[in-house]
Amino acid sequence: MQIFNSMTRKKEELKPIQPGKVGIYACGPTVYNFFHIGNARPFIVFDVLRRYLEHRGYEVTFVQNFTDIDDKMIKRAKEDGATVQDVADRFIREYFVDAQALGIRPATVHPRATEHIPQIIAIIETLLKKGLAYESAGDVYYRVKAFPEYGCLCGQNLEDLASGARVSVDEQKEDPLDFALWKAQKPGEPAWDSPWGPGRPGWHIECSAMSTTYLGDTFDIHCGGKDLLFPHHENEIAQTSGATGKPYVHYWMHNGFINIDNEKMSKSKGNFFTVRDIAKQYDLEAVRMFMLSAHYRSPVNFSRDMIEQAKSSLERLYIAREQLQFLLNAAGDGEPSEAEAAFLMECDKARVRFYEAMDDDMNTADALGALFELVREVHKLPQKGGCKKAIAQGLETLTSLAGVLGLLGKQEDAVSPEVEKMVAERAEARKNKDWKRSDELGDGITALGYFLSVTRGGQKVRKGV
RNA sequence: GGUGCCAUAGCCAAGCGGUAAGGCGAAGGUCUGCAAAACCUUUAUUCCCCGGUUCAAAUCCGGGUGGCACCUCCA
Repeated sequence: MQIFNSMTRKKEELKPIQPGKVGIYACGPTVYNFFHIGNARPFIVFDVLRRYLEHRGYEVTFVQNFTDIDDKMIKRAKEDGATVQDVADRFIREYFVDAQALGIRPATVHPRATEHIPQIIAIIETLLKKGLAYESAGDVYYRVKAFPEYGCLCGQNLEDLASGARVSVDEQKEDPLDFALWKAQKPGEPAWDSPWGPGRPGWHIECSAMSTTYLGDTFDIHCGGKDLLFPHHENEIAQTSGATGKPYVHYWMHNGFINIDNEKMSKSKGNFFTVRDIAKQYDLEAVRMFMLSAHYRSPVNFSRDMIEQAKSSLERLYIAREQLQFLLNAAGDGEPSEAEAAFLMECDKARVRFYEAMDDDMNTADALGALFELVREVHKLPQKGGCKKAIAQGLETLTSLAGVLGLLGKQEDAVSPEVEKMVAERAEARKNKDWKRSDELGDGITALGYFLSVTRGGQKVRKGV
């Protein structure tokens, strides 16, 4: 598999440190609120990365952290009159609610920053010992100038960074570019004991501590949003490599942003959507579909219209699956017909094309194209006298490939007995050419969120996406 | 000022040297009591503009134009 490495800015063949195993660290949310649609993108696309690698036989250790201590956490706790930990516990729970609805699997490990204070302190101590950090009035800062490779990820040298810096000058720091590893406690803030007095960790150091705790000093893939490239990931490299003297990460992956009406989403612009809000109007699987319809590195524009489009195309996938299930139920034993043999070839072609797309830096848009070409083949299948073996194989191809994208997650909906009854009554009415009654029942069924279809195999009902 | 990214049909979006995937929408058709749904067909002689390289360019190079992002503890 080729992966675009932000460090080298090239596609590179993925060569895991240990054959057959891949370690991935993904920057997770700061749990001070419900997460928003922009947060959702990395969660979804890197969930797909993990699913795909597992699908291809890798054993994946996927680590995604929760940042449960920082300024925003403290602010939120004050507003709510709760402790920082209460806020964290609450929004971690809420994270899993939205994540599940988006088809995002729980990570192998979900470490919390506050549960790794000893590891954080250990790294800072090493950095101090090596002269890569200094203490200043209870704070500890990273000495950026002492790490020659600083800027290797973002491709900027120190001078350029300094000239463009909008960092406020802080007399505590030796250099404006230096960043906090440890912050001395301020009144009313939560704090942990440390060799430098009570305080809390800086943001960047958390990820260094958590990633290396679970994945080792050097691991395969680190991912996150493009905006984290600098300074967050740059700082992680400085901290971790600085402390260990080893390379930190082999492949850096960064997803592009989500814009709202071609503008950056931000609270100040008021174009800010939480996933929870969107869930009130849309099935979140459609949101996932939307995210995967473009390449993960390009920016995408979010709008109601885009979700509607994604919803319709998702529907098409479900209909194909349903058609295969319908054919499977009617199929018998025996050997595949000529048409089915051709269909099986198309299944193989779709799978190959799907893999090629995914191997090319996770081109989900192209992979989706392969899936839809398979969908068309499904509908070419004869309606009668199918062969169980062939249909089942087609169904397996469709669901397993869609499953790599985390799509088609919903099981076939059991139609409620109430609706079953209405369908039966409607069939009876139609037999008697009682069109009025038939229409009434039809409208009733539709109103309950079902689609009725009368042409193939008699009456069929299905639940809308 | 520094560093990058992008421009493909009404909309979304692949393709990145060999003659334009796919989805949504729209139009026509099949089916149907009429619809809806479903299925089928059609829907870019052309890829922002101008030059260049090449037998061959949406794809490479140069120059424009128009968008966007990072350099702020925003994914």
